[in-house]
Amino acid sequence: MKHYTKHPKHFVAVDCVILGYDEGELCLLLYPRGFEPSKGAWSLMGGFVQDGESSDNAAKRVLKQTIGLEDIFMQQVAAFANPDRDPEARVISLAYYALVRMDEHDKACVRENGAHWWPISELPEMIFDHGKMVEQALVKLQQEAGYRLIGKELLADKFTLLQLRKLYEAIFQREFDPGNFRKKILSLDVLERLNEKDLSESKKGAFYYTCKNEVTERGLDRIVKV
Amino acid sequence: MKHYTKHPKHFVAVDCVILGYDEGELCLLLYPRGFEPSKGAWSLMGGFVQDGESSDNAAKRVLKQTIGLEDIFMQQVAAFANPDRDPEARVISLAYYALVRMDEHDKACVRENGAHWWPISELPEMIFDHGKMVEQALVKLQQEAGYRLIGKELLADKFTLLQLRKLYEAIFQREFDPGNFRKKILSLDVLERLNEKDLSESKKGAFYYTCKNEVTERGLDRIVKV
DNA sequence: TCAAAAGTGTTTACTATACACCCATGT
DNA sequence: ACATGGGTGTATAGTAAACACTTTTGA
Repeated sequence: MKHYTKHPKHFVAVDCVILGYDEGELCLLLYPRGFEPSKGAWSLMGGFVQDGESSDNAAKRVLKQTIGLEDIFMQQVAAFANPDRDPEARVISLAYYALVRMDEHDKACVRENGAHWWPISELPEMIFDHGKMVEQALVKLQQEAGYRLIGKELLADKFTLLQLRKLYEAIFQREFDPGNFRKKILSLDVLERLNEKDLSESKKGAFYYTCKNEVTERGLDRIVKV
Repeated sequence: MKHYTKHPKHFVAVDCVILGYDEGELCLLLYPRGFEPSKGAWSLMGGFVQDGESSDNAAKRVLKQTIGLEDIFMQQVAAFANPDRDPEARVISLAYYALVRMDEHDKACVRENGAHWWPISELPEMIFDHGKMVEQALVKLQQEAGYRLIGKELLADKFTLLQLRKLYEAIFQREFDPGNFRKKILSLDVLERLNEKDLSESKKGAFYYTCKNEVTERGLDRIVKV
């Protein structure tokens, strides 16, 4: 310890960019900050890293507390460590993003915090550097979705190719040709077709698919060209 | 301050993956740790984030101290925050990678620390999780080099296309077809040909090129297919 | 019968890759 | 003369993108 003690210690927080998907649009969960500074302003869900707790676990804990879900897809975005990013005290924050199914989360839990789902296209002003965190999280999500099929993280267990395509269109903010998208996705051989159709979107009915529950295949092929 | 004080504070460090290029191979600068724990074991250059100092600046400071260079290309890799990653005390570390020209750095400065350049293909065991930091830094470097021309960061101000190709071969650990590589790079229109030839590598002599000093163009085109 | 999505097939354009080939020149 | 890297051109293959067309069925 003797070699470390001359150095200062800092508060270390995690801030979670919690993303869901609903009605063709990505949504972000924000809540009105409950204490000063910036009390009442829109903020990411966050919490402080405790002793003996990894930042990954701190992020999981925050997620559990705010939406009541565990075993969620989650990834580190970056560290934000400007000394004056929080006007009240120096807090170094590690940003994470999480993908949750909006229908599965604990709504009571969310309501309790006064939290609100915002469509990604019309986000409000956020406190501190939370806006930047969201920006960088969305870039990371695109990178992830470009190399690995993001499906079961944001959709239901079974989904149609239309639903998957709309999700990708929301993530990449552009349209994909229905035929080409179908061929590309199916060529990856990571989906399994069920003997069940969704009749809500078309008269003909579209087959449901599920993700093959093999190892979450990585780097199999590019999905979206950059 | 009243809302924060109930939370613990932590040591926050930066660890720098300092990469250079020499004789067709990427090299990593390591030094024998000067204090316990793990005194004498090979370690990345690191330092603690001070009060009022951003982590970016802490990383710059470490770089200045260890190789005597400023204004170096540098990027955050990730936060490493397992509570027991450092057996002596809890230290949350932010990993950065830096690209330096090996001929330009202050050799006295480096020697003073007992530091040593290791070719990337034969790295020694490192302390703690430094090996993982290096791994992730190399992935980040590949991503960066795949979208943006990495040249002046690791080579001299002027370089031949052979030198640039060898650099890319070192970064991606695979060979590139000389003709195709040349065409691809020149099509990016980010290099300027000088009226000067390097005669050391071939009888015919190869033109030197420099990076056009426009805005460091981003996302112009993929350089390396993934 | 029409609209709307499902699903399949075809055509075109582009680009990565492989590789042939001439050039210049020191040894 | 020949070996070596410099530099250019071309042929092939694979893939992204555009789009035509057929299927199904409720309204």
